Amino acid sequence: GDTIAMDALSHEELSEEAVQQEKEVAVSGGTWDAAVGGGKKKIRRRTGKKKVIEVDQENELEGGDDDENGDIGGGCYERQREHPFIVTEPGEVARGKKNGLDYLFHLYEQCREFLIQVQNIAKERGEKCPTKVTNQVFRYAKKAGASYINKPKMRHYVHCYALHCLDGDASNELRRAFKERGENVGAWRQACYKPLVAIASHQGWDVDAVFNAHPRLAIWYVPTKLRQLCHLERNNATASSSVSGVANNSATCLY
Amino acid sequence: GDTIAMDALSHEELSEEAVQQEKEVAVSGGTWDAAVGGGKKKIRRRTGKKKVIEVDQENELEGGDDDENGDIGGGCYERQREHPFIVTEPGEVARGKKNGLDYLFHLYEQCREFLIQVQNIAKERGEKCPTKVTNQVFRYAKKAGASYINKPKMRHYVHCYALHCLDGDASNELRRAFKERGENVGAWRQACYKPLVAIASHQGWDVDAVFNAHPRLAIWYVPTKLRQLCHLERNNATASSSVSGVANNSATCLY
DNA sequence: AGAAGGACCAGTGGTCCGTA
DNA sequence: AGAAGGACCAGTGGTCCGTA
Repeated sequence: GDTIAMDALSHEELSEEAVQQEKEVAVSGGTWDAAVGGGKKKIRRRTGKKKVIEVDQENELEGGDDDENGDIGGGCYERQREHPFIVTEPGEVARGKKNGLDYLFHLYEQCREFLIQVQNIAKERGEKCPTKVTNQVFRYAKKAGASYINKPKMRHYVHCYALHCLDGDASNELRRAFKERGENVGAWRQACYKPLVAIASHQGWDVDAVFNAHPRLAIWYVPTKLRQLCHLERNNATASSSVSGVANNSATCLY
Repeated sequence: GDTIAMDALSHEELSEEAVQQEKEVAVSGGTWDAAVGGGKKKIRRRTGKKKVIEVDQENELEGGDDDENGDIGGGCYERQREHPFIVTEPGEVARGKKNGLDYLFHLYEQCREFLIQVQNIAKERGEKCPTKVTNQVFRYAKKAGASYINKPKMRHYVHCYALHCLDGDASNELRRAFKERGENVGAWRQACYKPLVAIASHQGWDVDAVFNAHPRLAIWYVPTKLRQLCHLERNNATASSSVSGVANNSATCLY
């Protein structure tokens, strides 16, 4: 059997807010034999200001009978959204109702751990074994209590995580620069494309190869927009080098 | 641009019937620039006994506007099915309204060529590039005129092709034995599982690794049943070796 | 009966857009 | 305004079962 390392609590080091008021998920009795069904997990959930709820819940990590995902335990709280991200420097803890970028990147590491769990279960059972973070993995993460992980969010920032993996220094510099300039997360996110396209250009414009060469990145699908930017920039580079020596920046508008 | 090598005519060497009366597909002007749309292809189609039809058709290989796939050219013939396979020895041409196993395996090679075409187009356009024979490839094959290729058929016999790739000698012997015994295709197909499970057992029971190690096989999804048989046989082997030295054949019934 | 393949279906990758 | 994520949708892998 495998032990599920539920590290949702590591929020602590990454976001002040996260641990003060938000979805702190602890799983007691975290061992769980993949080959057997059943078992129990206990979810402690603190929402809103002070409410602390304890619920016993059937272990549903293996999928199957799933009832509505409304209030757990019959209480009545609005489902809280995650606090929005702000641009933070490396090591900086976000203050107020915000999450920092170290926390964002930590979510990608968590997904990787959930994928590894799903892979181990699949191997154990002789089933198809995913190589990427799929819907199945997001579903597993949710059932494991990591309700703060969801597909749209993770897909939205994949290329930011890619830069973090492939060129930590460049990623850190970009964060400092955008924080200093007081830019919002959206602007920082946009800015992450350009250095990635430059990296791809040095690898024959093959973004897939760039992703696959890095073990932590290989499990993520290449985002459509990054793929398109690399394609456009490649054509651009080919055209400008074959026509004249003058720089051709017509694709720059896309960033 | 790439040249589509349309080798549907190579039926000739593989099946007497196939070339006498059946879907002989010739593409004139087979060059086609992947980067551009449009263009024309000409399909010459001989169906039934003697009818020969010529039709001009918009090139639809790139997908897009697809009208109904009924009669081409407005004629009225029942859509002929492929002749059923019979167990043939290596090199043997099937007689009568039958297709032989060399022809079956040839279809897998054709699918590989269609996949390569699809991959080249995707790379050219900077789109996601399939590594396996996907729905997209089957659609492409159909539009290229290879209407005798379809997904259910190809998936049905994948493991037979796998044996052919991985152990040609064993595959050939099996064909000779089953032909001699007068067995039908279904029986031969069933018999192909066992030697494959034996091969997997020598590779740590990892069928996926076995498929991926062979370049022509790696493009095919591992069939569910083969995966299950390997899993069962692995558990079986583990159980019998850990309990006693006596052979445990309780999974044999699955073959 | 044995076999070929149209067509269906549950669950996927992808992301929009109603929400806060 | 900027951002998080429920929920939708087109096209997938998988194969059943009405057909010949």
